[in-house]
Amino acid sequence: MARQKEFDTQIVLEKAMDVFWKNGYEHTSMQNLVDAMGIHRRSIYDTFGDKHNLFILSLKLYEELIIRNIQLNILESMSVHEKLKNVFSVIVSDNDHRAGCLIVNTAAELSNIDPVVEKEIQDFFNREEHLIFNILLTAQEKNEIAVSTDIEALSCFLHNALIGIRVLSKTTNDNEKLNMIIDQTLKNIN
Amino acid sequence: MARQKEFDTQIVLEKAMDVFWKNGYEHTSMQNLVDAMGIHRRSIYDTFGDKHNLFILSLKLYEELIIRNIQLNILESMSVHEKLKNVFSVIVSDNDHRAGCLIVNTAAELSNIDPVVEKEIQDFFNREEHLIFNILLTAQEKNEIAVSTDIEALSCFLHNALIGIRVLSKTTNDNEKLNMIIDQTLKNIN
DNA sequence: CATTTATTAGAATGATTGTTCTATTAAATA
DNA sequence: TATTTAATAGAACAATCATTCTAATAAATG
Repeated sequence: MARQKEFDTQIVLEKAMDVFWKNGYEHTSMQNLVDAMGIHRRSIYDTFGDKHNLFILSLKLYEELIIRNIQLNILESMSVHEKLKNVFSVIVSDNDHRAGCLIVNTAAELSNIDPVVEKEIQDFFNREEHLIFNILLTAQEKNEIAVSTDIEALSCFLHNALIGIRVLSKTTNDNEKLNMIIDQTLKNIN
Repeated sequence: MARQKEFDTQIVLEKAMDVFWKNGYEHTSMQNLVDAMGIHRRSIYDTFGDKHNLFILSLKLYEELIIRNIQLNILESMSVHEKLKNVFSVIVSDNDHRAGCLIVNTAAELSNIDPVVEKEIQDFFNREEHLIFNILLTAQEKNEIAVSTDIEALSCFLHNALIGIRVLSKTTNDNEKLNMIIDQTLKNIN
């Protein structure tokens, strides 16, 4: 039998994800990735394929982390307002490094020139919007929100604000301002 | 005396701007720029400096075009709602090529790794937000908006939505959806 | 020990990067 | 015509890019 894998694929991938997150796709070189991941160049190609594939895997990992993080912060017992507030908070929470959000960064950098990225982003945005829609639907069923409310329009609207916040979190660390925006946005829930 | 400049600096710069707009900074090569601008490599360096400087000039040109475009679409005779609707429309209007907005693209790609870009983006976002603020202020003076309304919070909120729309316009060409978001956003003006 | 495979070391690949070079041509004025 | 500068042609630069190569080493099981 053969030797076993020594490095943890997931951990090494997370390190690649961090580099792409901070620097973007084009501004990240394989040398940057070799340095950050701490394994040999050859091992990267053997395990993850080429740079583009490694990026897609990093993006998918980031997406799952975001979704999981959101779901962990939403409890059935919470009010709609509380739930949505937490959704926004998850996004704003790690605003120290000013790297914004890998997904939105990628949408802006590559979605019009890379078909694989484009589909990945579109799928994720749909998922995220549905997640918000379901929160609103549950609230409507609980009579927290009027039945007359157009919750589809509302979920598009909320999701758009969520994307805007992710851009602003790259250009400012004025969290007070971000929270002001979030509060004004959530006033639309009634 | 010497020979006069033969190419129009502004027109050539606009061509560079288009390339950066479509492809982003890092994904644009000097060769791409040479091809698109139609002048010699040497002439580019003599006239605009290096790639980074050419990019900053392109970004500034784009910013001025946006501001001018917005101001052209706002008349004193219009209602607040009409004015703001037009501000959003200017952004969504050229959504055919799916290149989004050069400013927001740049914010997402470079604002955390390029100090010159960072300042340029921050300044522009402030300008744009003030532009919205002034529209609200005028409306408040005309009693279109209640004096009690926090128009500073409102302008931050509106600007955030405007940024979100610019990202979404890269990932979808569903203009009906974008308009739905705009309508929901503008319901906050009252 | 022999075999198999994981991993590494580190060079080499060929293409492309941004930038600068020499040399040439072209238009303007004195 | 002589001079000055704009612009071009096209090569050359050194650096870096993503990727692949040969070898060597290390750990696992038969």
